[in-house]
Amino acid sequence: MADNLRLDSTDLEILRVLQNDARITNRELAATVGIAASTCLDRVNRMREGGVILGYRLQVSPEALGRPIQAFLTIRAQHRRELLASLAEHIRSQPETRALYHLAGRDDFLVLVAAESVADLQRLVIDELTCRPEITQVQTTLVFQEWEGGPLLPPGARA
Amino acid sequence: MADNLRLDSTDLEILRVLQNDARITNRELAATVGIAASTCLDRVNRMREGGVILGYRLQVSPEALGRPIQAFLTIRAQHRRELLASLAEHIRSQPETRALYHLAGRDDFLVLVAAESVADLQRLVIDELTCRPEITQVQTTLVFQEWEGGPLLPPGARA
DNA sequence: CGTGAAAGTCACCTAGT
DNA sequence: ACTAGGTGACTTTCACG
Repeated sequence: MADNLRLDSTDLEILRVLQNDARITNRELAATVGIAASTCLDRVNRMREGGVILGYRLQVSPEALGRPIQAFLTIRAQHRRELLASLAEHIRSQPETRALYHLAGRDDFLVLVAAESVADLQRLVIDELTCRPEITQVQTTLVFQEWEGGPLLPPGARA
Repeated sequence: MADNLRLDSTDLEILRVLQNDARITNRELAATVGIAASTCLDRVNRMREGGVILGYRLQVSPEALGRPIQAFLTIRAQHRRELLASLAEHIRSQPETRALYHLAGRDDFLVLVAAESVADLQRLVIDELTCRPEITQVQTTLVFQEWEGGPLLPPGARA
């Protein structure tokens, strides 16, 4: 799945374009990077099978969906493996959860959540998290603003 | 752009399917949710124009791209607006940056970065961040594991 | 690795029920 | 909302440099 595929500059250009707009047609993509459509399709499929391209995701607006409050929750818990696994599963199953990270450091988990309201955030923290015995601390930090990074490319990528 | 569009259960089903695979054809999508293709296209376009659907993004593997080290950087800085804006721009322009968040709390920024190596991470922190005068503190936390949340849906969504 | 052609599919528009 | 027809663009395969 995660082969180390060799990527030339054309592959990188494809990745760059697709990360900006994944719904571009293969023809347009091929024209943009300067190769034939069939060749372009080959390259995309190879990167897909090679694990470089994981999938195509819809980007939705949390605000437009009625979840205007975003926050990071830092969670400290007991370090027994089976507790951590089931805790992670519980966090991921919450509808507010957008992403979950297991961290090295004082805090064990970092969760990005999108909540309907401050009250919903409070309920999430108190009723779903701090009530669990394996959790020793939860800290909530509101997100003022969120930016996505540019296209992710290999180190040393030029063109 | 961010109208409050009314979404019925069919719209939610569309969002759910598209968040799993945004490259599905409109015909397949329509068949999956049980409506006609033309209607389905209408609904998707309406959600796109209504700001619910922001775009279609390629999901790439940082490891497969040669960036196996992921970390969160928490940054404290001086709070003058123009300093924060230019600092945010500088952080976003780094090739390691995957996402940037402006926070309410002791820390001003949280950055998710994907680095080539620990040395690269060190260079990023020291040469690009702590050297800047407006930054007062940077804390680095390694990411052991990352999970994406399920599809993001409106509060109270059932089917 | 690249191309061009050909077949099948799809998006998209229009109009009618 | 669905159906149906029609056009042009698209994906995908294949034989071939």
